[in-house]
Amino acid sequence: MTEQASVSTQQIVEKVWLSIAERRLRPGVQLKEGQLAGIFDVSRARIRQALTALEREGLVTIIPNRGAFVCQPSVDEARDVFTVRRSVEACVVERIGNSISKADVARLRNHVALEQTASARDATTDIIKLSGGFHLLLAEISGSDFLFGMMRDLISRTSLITAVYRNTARFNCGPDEHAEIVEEIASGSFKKAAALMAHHLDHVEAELDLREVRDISHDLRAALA
Amino acid sequence: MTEQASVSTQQIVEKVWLSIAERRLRPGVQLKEGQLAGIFDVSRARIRQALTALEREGLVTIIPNRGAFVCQPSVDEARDVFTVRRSVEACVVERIGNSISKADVARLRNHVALEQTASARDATTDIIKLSGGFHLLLAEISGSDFLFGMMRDLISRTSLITAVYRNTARFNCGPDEHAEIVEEIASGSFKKAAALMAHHLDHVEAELDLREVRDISHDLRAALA
DNA sequence: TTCTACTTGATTGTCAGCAAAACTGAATTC
DNA sequence: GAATTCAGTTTTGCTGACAATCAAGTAGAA
Repeated sequence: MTEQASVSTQQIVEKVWLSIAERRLRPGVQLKEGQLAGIFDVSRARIRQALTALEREGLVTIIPNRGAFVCQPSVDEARDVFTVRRSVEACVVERIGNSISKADVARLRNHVALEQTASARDATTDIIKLSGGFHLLLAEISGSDFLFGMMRDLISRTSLITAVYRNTARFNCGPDEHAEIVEEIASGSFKKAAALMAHHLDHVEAELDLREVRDISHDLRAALA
Repeated sequence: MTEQASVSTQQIVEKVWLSIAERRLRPGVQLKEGQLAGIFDVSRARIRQALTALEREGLVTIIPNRGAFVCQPSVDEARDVFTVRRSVEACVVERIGNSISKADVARLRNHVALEQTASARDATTDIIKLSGGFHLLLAEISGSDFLFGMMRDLISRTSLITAVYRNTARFNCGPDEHAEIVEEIASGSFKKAAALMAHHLDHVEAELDLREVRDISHDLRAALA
């Protein structure tokens, strides 16, 4: 009972992802295996797994014999991510139109409610998790493992892009637009839901700032604490 | 000199990928780590790396504590892959329109030539590699690492889908349609190139037998119920 | 026979230690 | 003064061994 199981790979991935999304880990910072192993108190092998997972999601670049570094997405790549996201999310909404249950609508409404409370409380960490989670929930409801995995990657990448390029203090993936989308889905207007989704993504992209990347924080331990 | 370097992870990935694409490894087959380690004469750690890479590309499913199995994509997922591919490839062609050099056109023409000779010789292995390689080359020329990685995944998934669902004997991602696309790009007609690409992908998808249910066991179970 | 519990064989998951590669900084040379 | 060489240190990459887990096959009782 006092013996606690060690941290899972997924937990490490989420923790690092959150640190990146909250800008505590800046692009270019090296994520040293030994250091992370010490912080999470696990073996380097598990850290290595987590780092490869983060590489898959586009958050980290692994250079052979050099190490893992937080990615520094270019402006062009940021645009590409949004372009592809618009397509994939449209596909998701379309697939949802084929088969959606009352329970699914309830889950969506519940999720949006969570987002609204988090937004009201200015709980930054929750806001970041939940706003990505909304899009991921849509992908899950679509029933396609492929689209789900796709969205998972795209959301991670978007989180990084937002962390790097947003200039407004507040997060812009607001719960209000999510709520509108859910209501259109609930009423069966999937075409309109898709249009709202496209507009929502446009809105998020439009609020990005395209200035140069700022300096780098080397305080890995403090960022993850 | 007699000392030969061990097989790289990438080589293992490619070898397994090819075996799946050539239908020598059927969906559902378990890829045991020890077995593969013996075949390639490397440690299990490297096999594990290769398997996680194959999982990322959608060719393999890893079930914790169970092992890695060749994926069995559903008809719906196959359709999703093609839908997303059409969007991403359109994005690629558009990005190519921004910056393409004479050297790039030469590379494309050269690649198509290789495809044509392979096709004439009925060199199945080369045909599979090269037909995917054409689309990958386009992504590379687009200059976007993100689109390149995206296409890499989508091509792998398409290879698996083709291996499972194609009914014609010959491979349908023919060099002729590739040649037409290259010529449109060479002449600067990127809109037309994008249209040809869309048509090309429609053509590839149309030659798949996406009606039939390939899950034998599922059919058997349903029949006996 | 049929169901359950157990044993066994095989496979995956994890770890600590070693080898190889890359960075750092000072001394050396032009 | 600038570039280069060369140990010393740090970090990554890899291997083999051990522990945990699962599937299948076996024996025993109802």
